[in-house]
Amino acid sequence: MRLRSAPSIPPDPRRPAGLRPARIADVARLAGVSTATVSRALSTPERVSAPVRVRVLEAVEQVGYLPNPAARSLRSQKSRMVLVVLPDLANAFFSRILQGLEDVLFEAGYGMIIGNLDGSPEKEARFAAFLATGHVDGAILLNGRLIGQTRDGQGEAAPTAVPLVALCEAIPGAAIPQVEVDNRVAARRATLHLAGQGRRRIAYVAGPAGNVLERERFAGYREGLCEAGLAFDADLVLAGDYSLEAGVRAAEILIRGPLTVDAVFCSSDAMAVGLMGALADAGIEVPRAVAVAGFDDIELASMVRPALTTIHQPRREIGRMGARVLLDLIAGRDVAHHTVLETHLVVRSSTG
Amino acid sequence: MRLRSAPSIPPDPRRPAGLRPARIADVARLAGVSTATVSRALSTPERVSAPVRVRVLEAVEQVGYLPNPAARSLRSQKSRMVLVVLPDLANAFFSRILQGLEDVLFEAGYGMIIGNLDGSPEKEARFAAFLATGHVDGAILLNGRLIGQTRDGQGEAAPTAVPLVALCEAIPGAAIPQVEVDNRVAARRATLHLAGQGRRRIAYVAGPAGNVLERERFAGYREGLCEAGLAFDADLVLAGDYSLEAGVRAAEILIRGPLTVDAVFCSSDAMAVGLMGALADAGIEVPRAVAVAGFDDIELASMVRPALTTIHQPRREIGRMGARVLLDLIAGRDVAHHTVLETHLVVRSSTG
DNA sequence: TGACGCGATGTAATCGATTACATGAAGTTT
DNA sequence: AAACTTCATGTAATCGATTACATCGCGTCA
Repeated sequence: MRLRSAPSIPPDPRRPAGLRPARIADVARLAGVSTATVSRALSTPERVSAPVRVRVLEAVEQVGYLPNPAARSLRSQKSRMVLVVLPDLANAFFSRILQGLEDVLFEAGYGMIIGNLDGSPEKEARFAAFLATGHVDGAILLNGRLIGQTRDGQGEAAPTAVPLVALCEAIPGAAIPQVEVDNRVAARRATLHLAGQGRRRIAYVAGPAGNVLERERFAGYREGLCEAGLAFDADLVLAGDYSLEAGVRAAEILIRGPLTVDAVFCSSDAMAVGLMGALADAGIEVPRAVAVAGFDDIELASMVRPALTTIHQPRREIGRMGARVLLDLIAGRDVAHHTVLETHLVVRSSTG
Repeated sequence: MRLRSAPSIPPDPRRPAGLRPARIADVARLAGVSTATVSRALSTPERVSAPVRVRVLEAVEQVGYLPNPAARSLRSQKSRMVLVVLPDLANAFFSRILQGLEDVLFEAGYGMIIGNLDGSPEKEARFAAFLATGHVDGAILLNGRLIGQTRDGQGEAAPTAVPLVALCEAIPGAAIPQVEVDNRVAARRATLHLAGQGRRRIAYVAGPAGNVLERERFAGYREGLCEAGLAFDADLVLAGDYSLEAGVRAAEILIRGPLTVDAVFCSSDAMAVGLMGALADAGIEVPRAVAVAGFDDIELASMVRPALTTIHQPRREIGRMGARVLLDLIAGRDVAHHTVLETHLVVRSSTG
């Protein structure tokens, strides 16, 4: 019989109500309960009685209450924000991954802050600070490196322990969960496909030297050659860095040089598209004279003519999975240290 | 002669220092000053004496102090965060704009939160709440609409007054600053270019009906025809929505139909690329049989073959300018209500 | 010399939520 | 019926910074 004294919360003398966002105290006053009860009614509804719950929710509705994220974050030491670190925002490869991340993060009530490294150490330092200050509850790394590791090279561990997850590219030596595809198997499959089309001199356009992805894809290329009974020829390996321009340069070498090839496996779609464009400009027909295959299946691959045969990476799913792993980590649940998603070969007209 | 009693700040009993991020009190204790002085030394260095300043900065360095953003934000009512609202994160058109925004926002110490609408009212509502709760200090709108306007259709003004800036697409009826290009002039120039190549039956693939950009670009197309002495023929206007698929559909109509055209002006590059791909598949040669021009100059435009003639929008610059306007607004400075950036025609091989 | 102003600094209120602890009522066990 | 739980709720501490206001010492001016 609620003889309980309703808490008397003094009205805010500062500004006329309505000209100022409602605070939790406004809701409490209107509902005739304490701020603690309002907080509980919103975050753990099962902990308050039904009549009080509806009174609170009505009051929330009436004054248009929205919790202040800074106050909530200060007290609870969680920000409901995730940082997504990527090397280059303009790179089309990342956009679908971002979409996948957003799908899951939004659903879970998390916001997404973009950390575009852009090759700048200042940016890296700032984003590292985001991790150290609790600005975000976790981070997704798409850059293949950790960020802002040690303070003074003393090998001292970072003072923060924000959960991190690496996508696409394993980070050597870092004990953080990874979500990626089996690059080696996929590259082998692409190479075998070219060989299966009767191609015998299959060139390879490489990624950046030393890169983890590059190592795997190159190994897959060699395995594919081997399995098809073709000899590996180091002359058929052309340097590259995954960029469109690298594909153009590779094409120039093929056009000029004494090399004869009947197929090119590019370790990224961007390079394949650059290469095909340069070949077309030189009057070399794809796939009649040279078959071309790529890796990634970015949107572009199906838009160019001839459309590009490539390895499909489930980028949106990589993003979704990465977000799920990160949320598990944040919630303290166990996670798989390594998640491998399936790729498949998409055959289009660039390989006849 | 500093006989001034150094404030005695009790040590934190909770956890051994070093296992916990440093707070402002740790710095104050080490430097032998009050927390107020530390705060001033960091935010308004000219307000503290030189010796104290260096002591504080040394202490900051020594304990690795980084201000807690939630606490700062709660007290100062600013978050140093900006929300960027866009309709579709995967759309390549936006990536360079994001880069431009990031360039300037980072420089000014602001972080960027991505609000991907994705056609979902829930997302829109959540992002609107970001504006209302002070989660962000301002927002960039790339979606051509305001978000989360009125609470109950009562016409009551939104309780928030966070600065907003619209990019690319003017928002009808909204009194917020705009940064865009002169779509009409650009479309006229593209149309005149096609006419100048001797093309007489120039089709137009439209954007979404009613869209502001579409109205301007269509008007520019008609002006261009008129100026070139060509009659406008409503049959040559094909429906579209800026998507690649719309370009494919337009191509199908041209291939099947009784229409004869010798040029197509697509009001977006994506449609132009879809159209060119479908024409190529049907054996229709571009530019010999049909010249094609687009609008936007997305990366794709120079990658396809034939490379696409198009209107270059300075997307990164649009982002930069938009961010500058928003920062001015946040700082309470006067801003231009309408900023128009220059476009130019990029002639490539799709128009011969 | 006294009043005043000013610069440097400390004290403590404040931002708005969450949550540990206290309290009182009702139910349950022995 | 005493003792103990449990549930619903209130009170007040707390998160970590910024900042209004107070204070102190010193120089300046009348």
